[in-house]
Amino acid sequence: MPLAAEGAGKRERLVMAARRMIHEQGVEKTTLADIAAVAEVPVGNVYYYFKTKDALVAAVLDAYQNSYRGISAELDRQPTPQARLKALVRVLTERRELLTARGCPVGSLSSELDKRDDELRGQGAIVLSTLIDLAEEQFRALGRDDARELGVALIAAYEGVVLLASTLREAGLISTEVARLERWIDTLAG
Amino acid sequence: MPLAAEGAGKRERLVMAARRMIHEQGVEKTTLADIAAVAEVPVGNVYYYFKTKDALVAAVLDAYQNSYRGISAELDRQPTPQARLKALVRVLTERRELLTARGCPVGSLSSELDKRDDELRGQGAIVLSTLIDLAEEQFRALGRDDARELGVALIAAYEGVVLLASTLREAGLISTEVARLERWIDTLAG
Amino acid sequence: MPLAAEGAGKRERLVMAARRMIHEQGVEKTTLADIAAVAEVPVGNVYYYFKTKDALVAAVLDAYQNSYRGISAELDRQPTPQARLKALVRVLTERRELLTARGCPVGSLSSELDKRDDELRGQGAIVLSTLIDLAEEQFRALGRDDARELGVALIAAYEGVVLLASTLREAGLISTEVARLERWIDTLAG
Amino acid sequence: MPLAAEGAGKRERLVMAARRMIHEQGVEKTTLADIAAVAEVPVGNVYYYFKTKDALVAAVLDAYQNSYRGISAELDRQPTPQARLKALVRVLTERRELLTARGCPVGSLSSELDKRDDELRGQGAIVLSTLIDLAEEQFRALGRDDARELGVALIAAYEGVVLLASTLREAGLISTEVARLERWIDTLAG
DNA sequence: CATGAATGAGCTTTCATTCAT
DNA sequence: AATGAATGAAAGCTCATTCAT
Repeated sequence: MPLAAEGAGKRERLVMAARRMIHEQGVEKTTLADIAAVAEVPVGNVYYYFKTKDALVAAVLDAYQNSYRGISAELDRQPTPQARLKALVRVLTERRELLTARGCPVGSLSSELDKRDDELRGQGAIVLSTLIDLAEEQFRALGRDDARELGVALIAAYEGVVLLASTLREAGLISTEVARLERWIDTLAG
Repeated sequence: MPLAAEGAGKRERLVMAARRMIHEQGVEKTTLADIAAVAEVPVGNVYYYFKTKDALVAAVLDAYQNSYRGISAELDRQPTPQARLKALVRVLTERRELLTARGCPVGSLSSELDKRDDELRGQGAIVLSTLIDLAEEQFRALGRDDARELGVALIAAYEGVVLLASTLREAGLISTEVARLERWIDTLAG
Repeated sequence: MPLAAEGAGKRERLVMAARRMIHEQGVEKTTLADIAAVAEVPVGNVYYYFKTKDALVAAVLDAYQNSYRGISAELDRQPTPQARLKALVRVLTERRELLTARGCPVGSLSSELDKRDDELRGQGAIVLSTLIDLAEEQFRALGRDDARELGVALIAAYEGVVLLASTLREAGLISTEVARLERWIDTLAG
Repeated sequence: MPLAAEGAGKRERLVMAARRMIHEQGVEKTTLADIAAVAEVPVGNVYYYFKTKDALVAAVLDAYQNSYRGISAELDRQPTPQARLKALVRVLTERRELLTARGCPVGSLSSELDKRDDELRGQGAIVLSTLIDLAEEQFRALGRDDARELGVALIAAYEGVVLLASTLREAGLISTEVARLERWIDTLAG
């Protein structure tokens, strides 16, 4: 019986469960009981791993950041900056059904946290910055002086269209916008 | 003491208060007591005007739609489609401090409602659709076959950059993106 | 415009509406708003006719008593005491569907009022006593010394079987018991 | 300090408290705060044991059914069906003061539940049926073909006279009716 | 007499957090 | 480390009653 491993497993399970439930229901509507149930961890035990609900939310943000670092590694296998940008944008299309159903996990979470007045306020930044940086790098590699601006524009287009698709319940909006973005990327000097 | 006006005034005050508090705190974190306090109406009295909290939220959505209809009228005073699009985009810059502080009122509200499973789910659509239609019309007036696609792209860019600006707390993101969008509009055939 | 008549009409309508709603939902679950709506009287206006909700309930009890006095008059058209008792019992079978659906209006109201600690406590007595007296008279006319006891027994059997029929949702219980009671009445000396 | 016993004890205490308060005040007038106070349990804690107030009411019904099963066992110690019927009827006289004060706990509860439109509607049946069955068995043991009818009649007489006694505040009605029923039982073939 | 509006006390229910073991 | 149970503050909502006109 790997004790420590079991503990780590529980912690991980809790973060995954929180990630899923918060994506589906939002932070406020998701109770610790919900999360504990999904993670199959007794409610009282959650507090051994996380001092407060907020700490668990913070852990979810960390988890997202790690995910995006993983994406970064994948992108590096692409030969050109354009290919990397298009690959970045294309991961969208793959998940478009989920995104249309419940919005962007990071975007909607950030949006919710932006309304708060506590330490969590604006903590979505640690994740979204990573994404923007990722795009910015590629634009810079393309020799653009406005790389940061374009990085912001790309991620903004992503977050914006997912919000629209989710609200209008039209997954097609995502496909169309992704195609548009890919064409735009192709027009960039390289 | 205007009789009817007082009643109508209260209803209006409640909607305005709800609008403000929901923008600042989100639907879930905003209590009826919060709203009632801001509107200077006794809590119990809220229910004379709105059967449930949800009904009040729905009224807020209606209020936004009416606001946007007002914008539509303003835009009509612009001479060309391009001018109208740029005017649309420019209202953003004016409010950028507020948007950076608390996000787009409609966007964040829609984002929150998208997580729900009740009648309010997706009700942000009635407002966002109005906005998209507004943009689409102008693109169509410019003779674009992809008017709808461009309308979606424009509003998505707007919602997206406000989300980023709000999360990163950088009002500058909005100014930069708006400038970029204006330049883009200028490049369109007219 | 018969002013007084209109007023009387409203009062009557309120009592009828209260009677119906209280039979259907019980005193506690029936709101003044419910009653006012059925009676088509503005809520605020109810208080012109009845000082409190309890006063309206008291008026309902009075109405029931008057109804039962009406029944008394009808019974007098029967030739013999037995015929009168059987007629009394037979009015049950006629309304058995309603009774099975919502219980005896007087019985269930009395039952509810018996739980109270205010002036309404036990006020069902004014109605139920009338009923018992009605039966008792007939038994006395039959020369029974135990007329009161039999009167109580008859009304108890009535109230009891309606309660059972209503709870078990078996209208048949009423028919069967009524037949049994009629046979019993026939066996009495006369 | 018995661990499991303490939890079970609380649940039981809550049911007993609910039983008592509901008998005294009715379901609608009895608040969870009332029940919690009597059971000496914090209000919030009630929801650890019962998901809703209705669930607690359902538990009270179950408790009554178990009580009546206990009575059934006691009756079995009587030698003849008549003796069992009379024993059944006699438990009434013993509690007549309480019954006169607040009505039959099961009867008045059933009466109140019959007015509802939810899952609790008619749930008094599970208890009253048990009682009827108990009587029916004895009548059948006496060789009566109309055992069911007589069982219903006996329980109806019981419920009815308790209602009358409670409303008229005459405990004597119960004694008299019980005596009458005992005499009637004696006349039955056996 | 009539009435829409107002009021506030009170109810059920939820939930993050804590605690005893 | 683990956990069922406990806690209490706060939420949304209802409603008899009152009031201004």
